[in-house]
This record gives sequence, C-alpha cells and structure tokens, in this order.
Amino acid sequence: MPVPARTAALAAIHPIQVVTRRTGLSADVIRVWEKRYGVVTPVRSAGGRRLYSDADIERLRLLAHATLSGGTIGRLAALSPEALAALIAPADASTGAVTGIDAARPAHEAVRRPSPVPGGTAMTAARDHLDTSLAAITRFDGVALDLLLRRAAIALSAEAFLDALVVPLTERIAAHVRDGTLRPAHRHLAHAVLRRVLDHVTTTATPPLPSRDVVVTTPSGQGQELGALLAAAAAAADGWRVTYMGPGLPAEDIVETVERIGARALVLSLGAAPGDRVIPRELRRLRALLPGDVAVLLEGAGAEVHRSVTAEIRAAAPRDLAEMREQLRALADGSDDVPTSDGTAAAAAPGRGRGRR
Amino acid sequence: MPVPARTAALAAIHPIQVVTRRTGLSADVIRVWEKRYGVVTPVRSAGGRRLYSDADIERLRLLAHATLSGGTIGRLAALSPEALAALIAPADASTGAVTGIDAARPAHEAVRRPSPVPGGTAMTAARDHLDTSLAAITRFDGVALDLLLRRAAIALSAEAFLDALVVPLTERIAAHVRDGTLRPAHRHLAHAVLRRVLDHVTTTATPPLPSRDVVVTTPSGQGQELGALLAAAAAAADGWRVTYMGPGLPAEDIVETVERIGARALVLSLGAAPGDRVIPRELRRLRALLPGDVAVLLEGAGAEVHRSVTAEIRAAAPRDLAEMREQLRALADGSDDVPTSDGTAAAAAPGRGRGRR
DNA sequence: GCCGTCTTGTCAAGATATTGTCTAGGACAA
DNA sequence: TTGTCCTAGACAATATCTTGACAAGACGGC
Repeated sequence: MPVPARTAALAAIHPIQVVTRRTGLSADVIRVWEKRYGVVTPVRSAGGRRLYSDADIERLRLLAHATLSGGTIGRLAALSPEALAALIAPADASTGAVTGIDAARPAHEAVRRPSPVPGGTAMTAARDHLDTSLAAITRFDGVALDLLLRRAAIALSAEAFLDALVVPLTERIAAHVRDGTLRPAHRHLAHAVLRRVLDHVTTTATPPLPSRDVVVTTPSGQGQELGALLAAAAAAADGWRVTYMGPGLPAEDIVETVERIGARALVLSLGAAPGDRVIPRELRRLRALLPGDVAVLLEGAGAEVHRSVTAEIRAAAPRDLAEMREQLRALADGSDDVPTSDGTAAAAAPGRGRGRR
Repeated sequence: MPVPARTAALAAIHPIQVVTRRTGLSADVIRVWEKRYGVVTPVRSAGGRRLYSDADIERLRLLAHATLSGGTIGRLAALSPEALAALIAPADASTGAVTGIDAARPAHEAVRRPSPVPGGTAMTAARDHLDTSLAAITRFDGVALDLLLRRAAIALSAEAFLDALVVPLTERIAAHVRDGTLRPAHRHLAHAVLRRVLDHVTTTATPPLPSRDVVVTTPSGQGQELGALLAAAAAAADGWRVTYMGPGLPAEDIVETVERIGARALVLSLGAAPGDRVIPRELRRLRALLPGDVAVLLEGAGAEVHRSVTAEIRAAAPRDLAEMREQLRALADGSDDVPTSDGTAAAAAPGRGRGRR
C-alpha cells in the first residue's frame, strides 16, 4: 500500500481517548481487539501509552461499522482495508463520505448505494443520541450539544444521522416548545448549533471531485434555513456536489447561480407559510428564468401548501428526505425525469440547451 | 529548523495576564507549558517578566483548543501550526478537494506553506489573501474561497484575519456589486461561505474553559447575520466564551439566554435600517427585561442610526471591531470588582484558578 | 431441546504516566 | 504599599496500562 505523503496525517499522536470518540468503540474494546486479533499496532509513547495514527483510527472505524452489519470481529480482523470497504459500501455508502472527512484519508469512491435502509441497530443507536442531545438542550448546554451531534454524525452513517437523529430532534424540540417543556430560547440555541453542524456535514460530505451539481437555497421571503441545510446535507451525503447559498435568495440570483455552476438540480426549502403571496410568485418567476433542463425540488412543508404552483412549475415535491434522495438518485441515474409526487414526469425539456459558456 | 530573525515590528508586549484573557488558559498553565514542553518562548522584560507576541498567543490558543479534542499537550506541543490546525479542523475535506482538482501541480506547493506571521507584513499578507479571495469569488468558486479563507485564518492571527481580510473583503464585495463588477449572486455565494468560515472561527477560537461569557445575536427584525458572526468571532478570539444564537431573536429570548448562561455582556449586531420602528422598541424592551449589570454593545451601522436609543438603554456603540475589542476588554478588566447586583449564577469569577473541565 | 465450548465485550485491581493547581519565598512595577 | 509576576517543588486528579476474570450469546454435538 502506498504511503500517503501527508505529514500531518502520518503523525501517530492520538491517545486512545480520541480513538474512542472518533470510532464509538470503548477503550476496552480497542485494547482487546489489538491484543486478541491484532487489528492495529499503535506505536507507544515514552511512557508506554498507545498512540494511534489516522490510518489506525480509520481502520478501527471500518471494523466497527462492519461488525455492526453482522460480521464477527474474529473474521473481519484479517480483512484488508479494501475488502472491508467493499463489505461496508453496499450496506452503507454514505459511510465513505463521512468517513473521509475525519480521517482525511479514504477515497470518495463508492458513491452508489442500493439499500437505503440503515437498519434497526442504527435506529436504536440514534435514539440514544436523541435522548442525550435533548438533555443537553434542556440544560442549555450548547457546547455539549455541538459535541454530541458531531460525534453522532461520525458514529452513525450520514443517512441515519439526518433521518433518525436530526429530523426527530427538531420535531421533538418543536413539540416541547409547544407544550411548554422547553422555552423558545432553547429552540434558538439548538437551531444555532444544528445549523453549524449541518453546515459542517454538508461541506465535509460534499465530494471534492467534479460530480453532479445541485444548488440548495431558500427563495426570497423564507428566513428559515434549517430545512435547507438538512436538504443540503442529505444531498451531499448522497454524492452530490452541493452549493449552499443560504436563505432568502431572489429568483434572479438563484437562476444565475444555477447557470454559473451548471447545476443539474435545484433544491428549494419551503417552510409552512400559508397564505403567502410572495412564494408562488417567486416560484413562477424562477421557472420562467430557469433553463428547462434543470430539475426543481421543493422540500419542506411549504411544498404541500403551494401544491398548485408546484405542479405548475413542474417541480418535484418530496415528502421527506428519503423521498428527496430517491428523486435525486433517479435524476443522477441518467434519466432527466424527476417523478413528481403525483406520478407525472417533471422537468426535462432536453431539447433546449442551457447555453453555458 | 530555521530560526527566523524576529522582526521588532511584531512587538511582543503582552503580559501574561493578557494571554490569560485571550486564551482562557490560567497563568499557571501557560508557564508550566512553557517550562515542560517549550510551547512558546516569550521574550523577557528587563525585570524578567514574560512578554508574549500575538503569534505566541495564537499558538497557545490553538494548543488549548487542540487539547480539548482529547490530545495530550505533551505530544501536541511538538506539532507545527499547520498540523495543529489540521487537527482542530479534521474536516479538511476541502483541502483534498482542491488538491484533487488542480492536482496538476504538485501537492508540495500547498503543503510548503509560507510566512507564518510576519509582523509588519501582516497587512501585505492580508492583501494577498484579499486579492485571491476576490478572484475566487469572481469566478464563482465557493470551494476555493472556503479553502482560502480557512488557510488565511490560520496563517494570519485571528485579529488580522478579521480586521485586515474579512472586513475589507465584505466591503470590496459590496462596492463591486454596487458598481456592477460583481452580480448579487456573487455576494450571496461569498456570504454563504463567509458565514460558514466565521462560524468555524468562532467555535474554534472560543475558549473551552469557563471564562467570561458573551451572547451574540441580532434582534428581531434583523436578518443580516454576517455582522453578528464577525462580532462573535472577534469576541471569541479575544478570549470570551461566545454563545452565538443566530439572527432575529426576540427580546424575551435574548434575555432568557443571557440569564441562563450567566453572560456578562450582550453584543447585538444591527444593520443599517433607517426608519425602522421595530428595532428601537425591541431595544427598549430588552433593557427593561435585562439584568442591570449586563453590558450591551451595539455593533454595526445600525447603532449609528438608532443613536438616541443607544444612549437611552446605556449601550456602548463601538464604531468597528477594534473599538468593540477595547470595550470588551475594559469590561473584562473592570468587572473584577463590580459586584453582581443580581445574584444570578456568579459566572466565572476571575482571579484565582479556574476549574478545568 | 440441552449442554459444553467458544467468542466477545465489560469490569476490577493495582501500578504508572500525565497534567493542572497550589504553595512558598522573593523580586519587580506603579 | 499593593498587586503582579517569577521559580521550584509538591500534590491531587485523571488517563492509561496490564493482567485476569466473568457474563451473555452463539454454536455445535448429542
């Protein structure tokens, strides 16, 4: 195996506690795996303490994921990193993306993925994270929440993190604020942290190499950006190169962004704002200005509210993140059609070029 | 290891207490780190007292943050600033990104980074960053901009990064959009990236230890959050523990946040919105609800616009970041003796040792 | 189905290593 | 004089290490 020439990455300097955080394994397990199966061979400090390299950590994390999928460590321990990755990839491709981030190492290869279902274990794991996160919010501990979420993003797959943790978390927060268990200030704090973490997930999960481009934003008049960030993170974890533009973009600027980037898809996040007059107008203007072959996805509660306009501008309206993923994938698989919620094919006027420079 | 002749331009003039304030480390720790691990080598005054340069402080802050993630100071101390930064922001997927994209040129160029912190040339260094950043914006390259800014934040000191790069950059962008050289879409892109980077700077610069707390937000009706993030980053770099709450917070929620956290100061960022009726009302409500010993600072163009209210609610109105820093520092110095009129959560009483962890 | 064996994660105890804080005695600065 | 800073050493709190034991499942044979 070729040795990467990155000094920082080579440095084997992480004490076991860091490995604990980044792999989700207990220190005991890490040690016993080393002793019984020789999964890694960390160097030792002068005082005899184990010092792990990023590569060690990466391998441990791969193993941890692989065992979650059912294999026994005794057998997996002998496998090469490639074999491990191959084993995990079919079950959970997003791992590759998120993994690449922290370990700064593995390639961004397998972006394809068949079965989206993370599995029952991931759900229960996510529930734990959910409870601890809520506890942190309750005691108004933003730092702890930040840490917990980042850790969860690593421990869980990107998909599980978003679907089984972030989404339920925001819903629970909203519910608690409604029934008075939490104050609005709690929600603000949580949202501030969530924005930060989601932004982080998005940028780190975004594949560096040229790939399918998608622009994510919120139309003019929409201030709520959590949904947009969620969509951005989901798209990024799914192998799209995301350009996130923040909330409240006028139609002209959206169009210009899409054209300059040459994006194939545009995801707009719409909060529920019944009776809103601005949004429908912006959406119509958007479709008029937008190249015909750019697919438009309306994410969030607002898509339901403005359903007639949604149909009118030939936009897809995924019900949730899972549906959005499917539609994005359909888009990526070469078909220019995005299935709309009611089944009609949306978008795609392949004849008209988009006139890129 | 080349030993660069230290330019007198970057005066090493800070006594240890300033370092204490700006890093969140106790004087004991700073001294013992120097003695045991040689993390910095401050010059001495005629009387034998340590005098720290800004670069020293920056390094100490990086180290303090790096230890937070679990690394042991004994090993971290030997690391280069680049390696440290990579450790703190393991999310360096963007590095891989650009490396991969223009892989045409050898990676060495990126690794062999130049100029740590030249004193008098700090401004020229910042000018370079400014130009390259503007170029990235012009060609609509958000990924490159992100990378450039993060690098600059490491290469320059936090102060220089904010004052000599970010602030001028936003001004130049605004000017270019005005005169038509850049499109609004460019500005949106740049702001989206800037928000992300500033948020990152804020969190990484915020001292992990209990220290003086400040809450940064934007009052209800203010959507623009770049200024608030800028102020947050500046305060964090100055040793305050920042709780950033995002834009558009109603007075009640601001007050509740301040009280729950036990913050000593509140920074509100106000954009220029002449004729605004909501802001003055919110500000008055705020002062009425807020504990009397909480200092209020109004940052941004809006403070000028609402000058009468500013005076009425006994708020400071710094003209720029430098002035805000001064006022914050004065607050930090003076309040040692100021008794808390209200018995709420005595916060961090400085002076004696502060509890680690 | 039942029972022994193997696998695997967790825990305990006793010893070291590492690190932050504190004390004491003295010097310097305003 | 008073407050800040310096050095050196002592000390307490964590983190980690090693060895060994053990419980819960998984598995295979009867």
